[in-house]
Amino acid sequence: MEPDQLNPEQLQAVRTLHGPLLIIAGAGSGKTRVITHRIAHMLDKHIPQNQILALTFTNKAAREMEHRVKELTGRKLTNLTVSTFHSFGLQILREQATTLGYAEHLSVYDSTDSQSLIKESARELDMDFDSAEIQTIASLFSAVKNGQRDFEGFDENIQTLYREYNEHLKLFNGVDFDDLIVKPFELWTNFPEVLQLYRDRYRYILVDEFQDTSLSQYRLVKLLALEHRNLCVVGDDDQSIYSWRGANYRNIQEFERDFPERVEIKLERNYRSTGNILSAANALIRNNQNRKSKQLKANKAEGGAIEIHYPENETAEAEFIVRTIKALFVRENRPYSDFGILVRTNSLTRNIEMALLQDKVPYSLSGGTSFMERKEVKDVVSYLRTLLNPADDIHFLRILNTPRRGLGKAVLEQIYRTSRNRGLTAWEAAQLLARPGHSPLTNRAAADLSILLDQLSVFRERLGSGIGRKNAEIVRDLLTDIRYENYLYEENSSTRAAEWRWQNIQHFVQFLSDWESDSQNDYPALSAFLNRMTLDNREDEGEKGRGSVSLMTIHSAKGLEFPVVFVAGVEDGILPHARSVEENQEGFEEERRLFYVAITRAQQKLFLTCCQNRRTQKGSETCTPSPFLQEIPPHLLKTVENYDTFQQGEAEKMFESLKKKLGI
DNA sequence: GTAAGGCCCGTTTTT
DNA sequence: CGGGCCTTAC
Repeated sequence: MEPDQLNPEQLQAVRTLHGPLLIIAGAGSGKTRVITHRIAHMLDKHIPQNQILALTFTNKAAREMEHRVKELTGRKLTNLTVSTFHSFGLQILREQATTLGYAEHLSVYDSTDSQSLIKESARELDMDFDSAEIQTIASLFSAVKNGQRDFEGFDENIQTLYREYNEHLKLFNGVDFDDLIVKPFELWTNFPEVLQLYRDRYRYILVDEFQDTSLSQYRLVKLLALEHRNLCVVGDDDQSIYSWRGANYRNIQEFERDFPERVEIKLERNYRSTGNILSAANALIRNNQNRKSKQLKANKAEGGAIEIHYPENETAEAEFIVRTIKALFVRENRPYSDFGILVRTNSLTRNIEMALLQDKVPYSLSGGTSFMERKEVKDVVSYLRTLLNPADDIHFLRILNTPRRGLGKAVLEQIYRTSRNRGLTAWEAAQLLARPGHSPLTNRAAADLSILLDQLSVFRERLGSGIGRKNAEIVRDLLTDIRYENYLYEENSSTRAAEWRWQNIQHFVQFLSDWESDSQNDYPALSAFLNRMTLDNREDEGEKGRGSVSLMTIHSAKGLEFPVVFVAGVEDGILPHARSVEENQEGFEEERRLFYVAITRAQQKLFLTCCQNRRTQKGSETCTPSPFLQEIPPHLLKTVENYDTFQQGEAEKMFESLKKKLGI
C-alpha cells in the first residue's frame, strides 16, 4: 500500500474516535494500518494511553499491533494495553484475586491440564471414561461454561462431574481457559464497584478480528464499554473461521442491536492481492448464504494465473512445493520469507517439513504441538506448579513417577484412596503414606515416596513465594537433583530425540532466566511466568530474521500475508474437512471461508496443490479434488506440471546469483 | 508390584 | 508419532 495515504473510508475510520464504531474490513483492506493509525490519532488528540484497551485474538496479533503502533508514533507507550482476551482476563483475575476468593498465585490450566483434572474428578466419583470421551466432555464443559449450551440430553452424572471439576479447580487455585473470560464477567456483574473501576480506567476499547470473538468475550467487552460507549470493533464475517469455539457472525448482529447509534464503515478496497487472486476469492465466497454482501475491489494489476498442480501423492506434493520455492528463490531473487505454505490440519505439515529439511530450506513452523505442550516441558512445569502450590493434585500426581522412581500404579491407587477417604489433598495423603510402618505401602515404596517428598519440600522452601530473580538457578538445581537429563536418555530410544528434548528444557530455563532478568518486568513471580507461557505459545523466533519459509495451518495464517502462497491438500475431505461437514449445516460454509482466508493471504502468486493419491492411516486412498475448486472461474486457473524446468543457461544464472548471495 | 516392550488407537481448527 | 493398554519379565 502507498505509504502514508489513507483512502476516504480508512480516514473516516481513523478519525471516528467517539461512540460505537463497526468497521467491516475485507481481506487485505489495510485493516491493521487503520487500527494503528487510529490509535496514533487518539494519542494525538491527547487521549491518555492508559485509557486505551486493544484486544486481539492471538498473541501474535497483539505483539504485531503493539509493535506497529510504537513504530508509527515513535513512542514507548508503556501504559497502552494491547492484549488478547485471555491475557486481559488473567490480568483482571490477578488484580482481583482476593475479591474472588483466590490465593495469590493462580495457575492457568491449559486444555490438557483440564482434561487430566476431569479424568481425576471422574475417578473420584467412580466414573470411568476413555480419552475420547474425556475430550467430548471437556468440550461440553467449555460450551456450558461459555453459555453456549446446557446439559440437556446428558446424564445427570455429567453435571455432578462438572461441579466436581470446578470445585477441584478452585481448590487447586487454578483457572481454565474459559474461566479467564467467564470469571471476570461474573466479577463485574457481582461487584459493580469493581466494574466501575475498570470502566473508569478503559474508556476507549478496540476489538480486532471481531468475527472470531466468542459470545462470552463479546459480553465481557460490552459490559465494560456500556458506559462510555467508545467501542470500536473491526471484523470481516467472511473470515469467521472459529465458530466451533463459539465465535459467530451473530456477534456482529448483537453489536448492531446493543449499539444502535453506531457508525458503520466498510473497507472494500483490497491492497494486497493481484486482480486474479482477488477475483477467485470473490467468486468463491459469493457461494456463501450467510454473509454481509460486499465485493472487494482490486487495487493491483491482474497478475498471473493461479497455478494448480496435481501431484501423484503427498511426497510428490511436498517436493513440488519445495522445488518451486527454490526456483523462485533463484529466478526472482526472493527471500525465503516471501513464501507461506498453508494447510488445513497440523498433520499435513509433516511431509512438507521433511522435504524442506531435506533440501535445507529454512522454515519456521507455527502451530502444531506447541512448546508448552511438549511432554518434557510439561514435566518441568508440573514440578514448579507442585512446588508453588502443594494442593495442586493434578501436577503433583503427574510428577510422582517422572522420572521413574518406583512409584507406580499401586502407590497412585493408595494415594487416591487415602485422599478420598480422609478428605486430604494428594500431597497430604502422600505424606501420610510415606511414614513407614503405618502405611499400606511396601517399605520400599514408602521410602521412595518419602525421599521424593523431602526433595520437593527442600526445593519448595528455596523457591519461597516464587517471587525473585534467581528462580532459574533453582530450577536448574532441581533438574540436576532429579536427574532429569538421564531420564530423557533412558526413555528415548534415540539419543537425538533425548538431546532435542533436553534442549527444549534448557530453552525453557533460559526463557525463565531472561524473563526474570528483564528490568522492565515489575512482577517476576514464577507463577506469572508459567501462566504467561501457557497463554502465549511463542515459538522460537530465531530463524525469522534471516528469512525463512512459513509453514502453518490456515487458522494460524489469519491476519498474515505473503507474496507467494501455497495451499496444500486442496482435496475433498481435507478442505472441506470431512469432520467439519458432517458436524452441522454451517460447517461447509465455514470451510469455504477457510479456503477464502487461505487464498487471500497471497499477494502476488498463488499455488494450489491437490494430490491424486494420499496415504492415510490405512493405506493409500484416491483423492477427489476439493469441490471449492469448481467455484473458481476456470480462466483464472492454470494447471502446471512442473515449475523447475530450467531453460538453457538458467542453471548458470542460478549459480551466479547463488554465489552473489553467499558473497563469494 | 514395578518396568519395559509391543500393539492399536485415533489425529480439525486454538486460547 | 504419541499415548493408553496389554503382556511378559524381573
